[in-house]
Amino acid sequence: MLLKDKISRKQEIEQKATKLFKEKGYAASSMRDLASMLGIEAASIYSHIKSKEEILQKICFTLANQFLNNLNNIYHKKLSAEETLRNAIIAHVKVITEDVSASAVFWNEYKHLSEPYITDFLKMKNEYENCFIEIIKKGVRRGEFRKIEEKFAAMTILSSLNGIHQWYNPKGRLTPGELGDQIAVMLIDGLKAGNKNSKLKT
Amino acid sequence: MLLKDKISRKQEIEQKATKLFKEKGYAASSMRDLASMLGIEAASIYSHIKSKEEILQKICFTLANQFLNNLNNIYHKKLSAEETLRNAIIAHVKVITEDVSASAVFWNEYKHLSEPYITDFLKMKNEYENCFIEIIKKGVRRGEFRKIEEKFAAMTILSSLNGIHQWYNPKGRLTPGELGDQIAVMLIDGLKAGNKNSKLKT
DNA sequence: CCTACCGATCGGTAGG
DNA sequence: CCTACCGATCGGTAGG
Repeated sequence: MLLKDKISRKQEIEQKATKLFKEKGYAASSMRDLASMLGIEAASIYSHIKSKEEILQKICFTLANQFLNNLNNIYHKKLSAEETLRNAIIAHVKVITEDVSASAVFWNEYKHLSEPYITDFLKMKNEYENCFIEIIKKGVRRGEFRKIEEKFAAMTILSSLNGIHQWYNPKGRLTPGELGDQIAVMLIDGLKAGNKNSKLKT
Repeated sequence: MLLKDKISRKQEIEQKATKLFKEKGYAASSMRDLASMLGIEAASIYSHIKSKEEILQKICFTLANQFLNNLNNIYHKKLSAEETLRNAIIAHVKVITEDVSASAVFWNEYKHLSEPYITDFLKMKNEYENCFIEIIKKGVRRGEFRKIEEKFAAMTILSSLNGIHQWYNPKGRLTPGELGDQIAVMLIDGLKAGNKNSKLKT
C-alpha cells in the first residue's frame, strides 16, 4: 500500500513534468513550477526523484527504446522495402500519438542531457536514422522507389513524423491509426511516383 | 566610422547569439556565455542591445516576415495550386538554408517570447499555416491533388520543411536549390499519386 | 568596454 | 512532505 502510493506519486511527478517541459522547455522549467503543479513544496519532490535531469533521462530513453525496438522488429521481418517503410512509419506515429507530450520533450529537449547520457542518446538516434536510410537504399536498389538521395529522403520522412506532436489533436477527426496510414501513403507515394523501374518488380 | 563600428558589433552579437541559442537553447544560454564568445564581459553587451529577449525577437520576426512576404507574393500570382505549392516550398527552403541557425532558433525558441510578442508571432505562424492549407484545399477542389485531409497534408509538408535545419549540411552534396526542388517533387508527388481526378486537368 | 554590484531565482540538501 | 537554508548563477544597472 505504501509502496503503491509511492510509485503512483512518482508517475504523477513524471507526467506533470513532461507536460511542463513540453510547454516551457526543460531549461526554463523550475522545480518550483513543477511543485506548484503538484500542490507541494519544491524540496518535497526530491523524496521521489533524484534530480531534475533524471526525469528528462527517463522520458528520452523510454521513447528512444520504443522507437528502436519497434524498428528492429519490423526490419527483421524481411518484407519489401515499401512494406518495411510503411510499417516503420505507422509504428513511429503510434509511439508519438500515444504520448504527444513525451514525444515533444524527447525531440526538443534531449540536448539538455548531460554526459554520458547525451552520447548514448545520440548513438540511438543515429542508429534509428541509419536504419531508415538503409530501408530507402534497399527500395531504390530493388526499383521499388525512384532514384533519390537516400539520406535526404529519410530525413524528410522523419522530420514530418517528428513534427506531428506540434499539430496533432487526439480529439480531432483523424484517429492515430488513420493518421499513420495516411501519412505513410503520402510519404511513400512521394518516393514511388514517376518511378521508371517499377515494372521490374511486377 | 564610429556608427559603422557599432552596427557591425551589434550584428556580430546577434550572429553569435543565434549560434549559441541554437546549440544550447535560449533559456539555457546565459549572457556570460555570449560574452565569452565575444571576448568581452557580460555587462558590456548591454551597450549594444537592450535585453537578451530583444535578440530573440529580432531573429523570430525577421524570419517570420521573410516567410510571410514570400508566400504572399507567390499566392497572388494566381498559378495552379501545384505551382503555387511548389514555389512556396522552394521559397521556404531558401529562407531556411540561407541561415540554418536562425531558422532553428525561430522554430525551437519562439515560445520564450514574452507578451505581446508571442501573440503577434503566433498570429503570423497561423496565417502562414492557413495559407498552406488554402493552397492544398484549392488543389483538391480543382482535382490537382487527391482527396486528402487538407490540414493534415499542410502540416506534414511544413513539418518536413521545418526539420531541414536539423540535418542539412550546407557543404554537403545537395545545394539549397537542389534541395528545394527535390523536396517539392517528393512532397507534391505524395499529394498527386493515385489521383483519380487528374484527367480532368489535361 | 570595464569593475562592482543588485535582487531574484535556481537545483538541491539537512533535518525533522 | 515541510521549514529553513545553501552556494551558484541569472539578467541587468550604475558609474566611469
